Amino acid sequence: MPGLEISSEYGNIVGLNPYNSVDCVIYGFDKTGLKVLLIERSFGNLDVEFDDDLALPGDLCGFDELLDNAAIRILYELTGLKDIFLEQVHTFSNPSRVSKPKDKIWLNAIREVPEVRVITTAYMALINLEAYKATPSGFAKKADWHLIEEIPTLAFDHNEIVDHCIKVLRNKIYREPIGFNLMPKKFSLSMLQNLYERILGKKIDKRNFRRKMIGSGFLIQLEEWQSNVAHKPAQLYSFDENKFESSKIPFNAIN
Amino acid sequence: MPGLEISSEYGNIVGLNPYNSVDCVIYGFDKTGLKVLLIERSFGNLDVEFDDDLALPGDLCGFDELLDNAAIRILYELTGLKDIFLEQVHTFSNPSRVSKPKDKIWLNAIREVPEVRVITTAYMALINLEAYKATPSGFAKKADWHLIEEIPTLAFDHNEIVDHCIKVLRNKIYREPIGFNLMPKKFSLSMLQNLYERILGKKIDKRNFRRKMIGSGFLIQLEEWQSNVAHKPAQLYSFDENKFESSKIPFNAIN
DNA sequence: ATACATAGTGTATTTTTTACACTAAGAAAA
DNA sequence: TTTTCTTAGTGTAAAAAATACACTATGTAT
Repeated sequence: MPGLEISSEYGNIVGLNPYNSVDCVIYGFDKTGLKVLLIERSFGNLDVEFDDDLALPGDLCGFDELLDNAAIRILYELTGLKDIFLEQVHTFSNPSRVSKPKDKIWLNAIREVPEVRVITTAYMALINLEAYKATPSGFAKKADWHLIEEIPTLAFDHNEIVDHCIKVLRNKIYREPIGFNLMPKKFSLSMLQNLYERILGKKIDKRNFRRKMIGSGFLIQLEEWQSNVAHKPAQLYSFDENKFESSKIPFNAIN
Repeated sequence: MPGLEISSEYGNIVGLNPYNSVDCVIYGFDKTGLKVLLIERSFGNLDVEFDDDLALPGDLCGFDELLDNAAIRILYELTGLKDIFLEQVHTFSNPSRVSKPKDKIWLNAIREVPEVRVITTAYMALINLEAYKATPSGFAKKADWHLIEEIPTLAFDHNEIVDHCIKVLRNKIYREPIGFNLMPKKFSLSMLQNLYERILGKKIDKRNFRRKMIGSGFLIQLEEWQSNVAHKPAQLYSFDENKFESSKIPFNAIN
């Protein structure tokens, strides 16, 4: 395999490491809820098709490729998404990651060394659905968003990976203002509150939420309002990136 | 490499994966401070010796070995430590992880495929120094504790790994009562406070700290006191494991 | 007997969190 | 054009948590 050169916008990869992969858990948010980006795999030259064959975008990394870069490259190759901040979450190495017949067929169709145990490192990102468009390419036939409450059985151990990442997301949102990555440039406080409620899976008091968010200092109140909504239009806010960075420290510390 | 069988108390490993390793960052605490366990490497049959050649305990994982198990096995093989809760922290994949001449010599002496980029997954544990004794074995000539403030240049990217783990430790101690893993079975509140101050690198108010810790509910006040100390003996406490588990949730949440 | 070192204790003030219900503004329907 | 519907937006009082702060207690060593 070393010798095989793969070109992409993200550099040339000389040879794929058959033992290491990355998988990307991309969260997006719109009015219907919190979603994850899933691809449908093509089974190469095989004349096989499966219904509901969904997986996280992911693939082998290069022999000398930084995993962080592999995640960026592979996400781009499979979904066209780029300029996204991907954060490493966890590395999964269960030898029985490949147990479903579908997965074995797929690996045989697409991998040069299909039978080895692959260690995969999961990356996570939060993006604003309005600002990005996912278009399938590579071995991805489709690339679509799925509500986190309605994720079907996925390839390999991808359900486990998604579950783990959701836990990490829930934990993070208590401590860091990460929600803003999922918002459009301009948003109302109700949209933001809705996001928090979706991620945490519980109701939040409106007045307390607003006081806390405005008090946090990383919101900029715009002189703009919603229009053409069948109710009182909400004032729009945007997000102060400078204050964001400095607020990534824990909010509530001993002394 | 597949075919080579490695036996250990922690199972038989059939063949080592030359692309993946684990490294263990083991924290211990005693009255002199917060320490990390480091080994000194033996250079196999080579007649080479280096001064101050220190590294984290770590090695290649098996082809079909769960990384979690590899960490447990390798820590045991190199230091004799066992029954320690190791937690995965991060995976490091920098292609220039191996840049120092010493490291290249060592890899050539000990590895079958010394030249490939190795992806390493770091594990972290907190232990009570009094309860464990580290004894070097395998390619470890020595296994000693080093104050985190005095860690010299280590092998590979191990300084980066230690730095990252310390950040994770600092963050965790704000949110979880992890400090107890580092304490002996019976401890005084001053010892615990000293630990917190060492990890966080700052002074904490004594009365507030005590109120908070006792109020947390996971301390058991013993009817025992220190003896033979040249000052008023401190009352001893132990740690309520049951309450510990349930308190692993964030302390300070929205609603 | 005294010096020394660390243990152990309480309170007032400020800040943060929580619980809670009505009015405002626009679009849509009648 | 009035009414209805839907979501936006607002304040306060009470409780809980965080903070700042200084002296007495009890043992060993001299």
